[in-house]
Amino acid sequence: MNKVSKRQTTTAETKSKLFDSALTLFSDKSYAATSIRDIIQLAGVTQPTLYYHFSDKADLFQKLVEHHYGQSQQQLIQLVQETEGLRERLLALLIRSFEFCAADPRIPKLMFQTYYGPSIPEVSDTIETLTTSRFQLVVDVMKQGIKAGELTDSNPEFLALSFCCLMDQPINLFSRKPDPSQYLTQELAAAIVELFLNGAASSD
Amino acid sequence: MNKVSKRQTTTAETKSKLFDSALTLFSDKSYAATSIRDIIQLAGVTQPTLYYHFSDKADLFQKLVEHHYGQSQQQLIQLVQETEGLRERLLALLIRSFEFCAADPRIPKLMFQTYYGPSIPEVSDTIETLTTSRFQLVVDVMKQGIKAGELTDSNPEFLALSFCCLMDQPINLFSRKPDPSQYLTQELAAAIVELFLNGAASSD
DNA sequence: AGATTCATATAACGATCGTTATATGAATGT
DNA sequence: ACATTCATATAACGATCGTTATATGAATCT
Repeated sequence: MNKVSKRQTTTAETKSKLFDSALTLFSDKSYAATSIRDIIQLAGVTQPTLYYHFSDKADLFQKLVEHHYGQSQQQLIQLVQETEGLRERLLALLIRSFEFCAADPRIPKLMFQTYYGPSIPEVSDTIETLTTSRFQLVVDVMKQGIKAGELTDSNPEFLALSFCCLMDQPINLFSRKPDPSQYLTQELAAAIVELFLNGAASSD
Repeated sequence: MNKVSKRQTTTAETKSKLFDSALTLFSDKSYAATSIRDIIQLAGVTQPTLYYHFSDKADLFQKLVEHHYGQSQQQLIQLVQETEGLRERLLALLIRSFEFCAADPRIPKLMFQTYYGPSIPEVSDTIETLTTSRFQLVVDVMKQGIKAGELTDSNPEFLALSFCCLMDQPINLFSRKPDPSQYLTQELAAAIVELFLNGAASSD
């Protein structure tokens, strides 16, 4: 005997289809360039159905963002807790982020569209919070690296910014290509960590 | 005796005001979220005036992009030619790029809005060409650095990508703040070059 | 079995979008 | 002085936007 009724099941599927269509379109065309009609057409429903599940376009967007960001954010925090050593942590962060992208490139694409695109007043607070939270995670990793003597005693915010650049830009670049996992390999992750820690200059 | 008539002068001013308004709005709200009416209102003209000078919205956008990108691109190429040594070249590229941003943050903002935003079919070729050209400039610098023994003999595309990340992201981040020149200092440029060349790890 | 609620659809609203047919007045050429 | 061209404005077009009043049929409850 199923706990959920037939109605609840199909309803959840409708909502899921709307989320999926919105993710596809928002990540490809941005929030502003995607219309409600684009979304409902791809989901195979009508406009009042969307407005039954979400109060308006901004609400759909916000719930979409919170859904996907919350998940990956929590996993990254846990990943750092489970890992020891600066190099290991940075590598783990990179590989896990690459895996996220390979699993569904639409999510980083949405993230970048949202972050670089025009601010959407209704959700800019949510975005700000999530962005800051992830950055702070990397800052904390750097602070611990400095304390452990694994890093030069410089500005941890600068180090975090630098590492985030080296992590995010390749994800952003390759998430736009047909098969991101082809580029976002463990080898690339290792090369980025190596560059971040030891630089590109010849050692002699 | 002026070469240009009174009519030509005011006409040029009108066109310039349209460019300026478009730059302000496109860089802030993106192409999709900016309406023709926003632009003409800020410029203080009417819609047919815009359509007299530009064939349509995409044409205005393309001419705006070509105008600003062409300028800065050419200057960067010249800068590399005038400079010798890898470290000096990288530092010069960074400082000049920071100066561009400080002079008018709307231009990098437009660049990032355009690059990360939804593709605009009418101008995506133009963007692609300009982006590739600048990346290739950095790749060439890296190749010469490898040949001169200043860099480890690794993938020049990887090195160029890494350096572009470290150059572009701070510009992008700080061009959104009230006073970019406050952050985009020569000290930051030097710190980025140092990190790129020698890494963040402690030297012992 | 009948009443009710829930999830979806039909069809339309007013607002705004990009665009343009037409008019007007100033600068220019003769 | 007058005709013409050039740069701008008035006003409107059809299309699309986000949103919603209303209807309908299926699932649930009594």
